[in-house]
Amino acid sequence: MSKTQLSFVEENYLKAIYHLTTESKDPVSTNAIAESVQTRAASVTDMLKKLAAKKLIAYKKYYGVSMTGPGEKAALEVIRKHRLWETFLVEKLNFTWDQVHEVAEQLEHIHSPLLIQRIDALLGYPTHDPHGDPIPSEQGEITEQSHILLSELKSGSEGKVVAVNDSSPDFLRYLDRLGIAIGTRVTIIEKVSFDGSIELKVENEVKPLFISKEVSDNLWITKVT
Amino acid sequence: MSKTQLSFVEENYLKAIYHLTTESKDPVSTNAIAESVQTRAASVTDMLKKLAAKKLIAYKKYYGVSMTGPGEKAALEVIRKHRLWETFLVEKLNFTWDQVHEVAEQLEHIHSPLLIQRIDALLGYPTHDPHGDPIPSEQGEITEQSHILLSELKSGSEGKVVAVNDSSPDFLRYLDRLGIAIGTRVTIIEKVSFDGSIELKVENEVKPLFISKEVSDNLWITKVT
DNA sequence: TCCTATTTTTAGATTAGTCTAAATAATGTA
DNA sequence: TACATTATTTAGACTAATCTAAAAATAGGA
Ligand SMILES: [Mn+2]
Ligand SMILES: [Mn+2]
Ligand SMILES: [Mn+2]
Ligand SMILES: [Mn+2]
Repeated sequence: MSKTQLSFVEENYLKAIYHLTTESKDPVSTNAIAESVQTRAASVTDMLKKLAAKKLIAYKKYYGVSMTGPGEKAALEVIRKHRLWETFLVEKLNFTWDQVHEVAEQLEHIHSPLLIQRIDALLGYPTHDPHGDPIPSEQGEITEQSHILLSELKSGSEGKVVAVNDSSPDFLRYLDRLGIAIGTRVTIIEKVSFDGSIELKVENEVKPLFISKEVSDNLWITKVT
Repeated sequence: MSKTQLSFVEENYLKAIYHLTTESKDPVSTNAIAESVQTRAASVTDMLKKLAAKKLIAYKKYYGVSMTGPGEKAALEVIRKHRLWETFLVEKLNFTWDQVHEVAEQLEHIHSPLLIQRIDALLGYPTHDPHGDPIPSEQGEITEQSHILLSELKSGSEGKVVAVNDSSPDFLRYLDRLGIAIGTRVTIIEKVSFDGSIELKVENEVKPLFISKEVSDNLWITKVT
C-alpha cells in the first residue's frame, strides 16, 4: 500500500486540504488549495492527480476534492507533529508564540515515530498547542472544543479566549500588545454596528479598548457564565 | 553572494566532502564522494560543478576537490547542528547512542539559527557529541582532540576511549555488549600479531576479552599514564 | 614510452515539482 | 436558452537531482 513515505510537498498539500475541508463542508476547490500552499492552480491539479492515485484524496475533475480515511490520517499525523513541535519550542526552548510556526513548518516533516513520542512524553502529553489548537492523538483522534468567534458574542457577555484563528506573527504580537493571550477573559462592552468593531474589557487591563471586526473574527472563545 | 539557502542535497555533499578532506590531506576523489553520499560518480560530477560555481569548493576537472573557506564554514554549520541534535536526543529524550544518527541526518537540515542556539543553551553548551566527536562553535571553530587508534596502542599500555570512528548502530550496540563507552578505560593485555586482534581489559569488567583489529581500528583513545 | 585498466566526465533520459499560456468546463446573468 | 465570466485542466517547458551508457582523461605496469 502507501508504504513509501510521503514527500515534504505531498504532506503540505494534504495538510492544506485537510484544513480547508474542516473549515467548510463542501468539497475543496483547486484555487483554494493553490492559495493555501502558495502555488498555481495548474500545479495543484497535477498534485491532486498524484494524491488521488495514492487514494489519499477523493478527486473528480472539476468537482473539487475531499479527504479519504488514509489521507486524513496522514494529514493528522503532520498536524500532530506541527503542534507538538510548537509546544516544545514554547515550553522548553522559550520561543514566543509568534516565533514557532515557521520553524514547526520544517520540523513537522521529520520522520521519526520515536522522536515524536519522546517529545510528547517530555511535554507531559499536552492536549493543545500554544495557539489553543488541539493536538491530535497518536491514533489520529482530534477533539475540537466547542467555541465561537468573539465577533459572534453578544454585547455584555463574557468569554474566555481559547484559540486564535490566525497564527501570523503580526497578529500574535498585536494580541500581546493588547494583553490578550490564550485563557484571557474578555467582556464585550459594546458592538459598534457601523463597522462591526468591538469595545472590549480585557482581564487585568485597566482601560477598555477597541478591536476591529477583523481581529474579533480571529479569536475563538468559550462563553463564561 | 550565497544568500540563497543551500538545499538539503547540497548540504549533504558539503558535509561529505569536508569529512573526506579532513581524513586525508590529498584532494578528494569523485568516487570517494559518490561512495560517501551513496550516489553515482556522474551525479557527483554534476554537483561538483554546481558547488564550484557557488565557490564552496575548489574543483578542477579530473584533479579532485578541496574546500574553500565559505564551503568549510557551511559544512561545519551542518556538522554543528548534527552533533548538537545527537546530544539533545541522548541527553533530553533518552535516545541511546546508536539511535541518534539517523534522526540527526534529518534534523541537521532544519534552518533556524535561534532554534540551534536554544538547543545549545538547553544542553549547557556541550563540547562533544554522544560519540565523542567535537561540536563546532557557532563561529565554525572545531578543536580536534589529539587521540590515537586503539590499534596503535602498545601492549601493556592503558588508554581511555574518547570517541568512536564508526557510528553505525551495529558497532555501537556491540560496544555496549562489551561494556565499552566514551570515557571507559582499557588496558591492552596482549596484541595477537597473527591477525592483529587484541586481548583487552575493560574497566569494570571482570574478565578480559578479545576484540578484532576491525574493532580496535574504530576506537579513538588517549593514553593514560 | 606505450598500452591498458581505472577514473572521471559528458551526453542524453527520467522524475518530482513547478510555471505560463491555451483550451475546456462550469456558472451565473440576461 | 445563450453568452460572458470564472474556474479548472491540459499542453508544453523548466529546474534540481538523479541515472545509464559512452567518451575522454589519467595512472601504472611492461
Ligand atoms: Mn503553526
Ligand atoms: Mn499552532
Ligand atoms: Mn551522526
Ligand atoms: Mn555523532
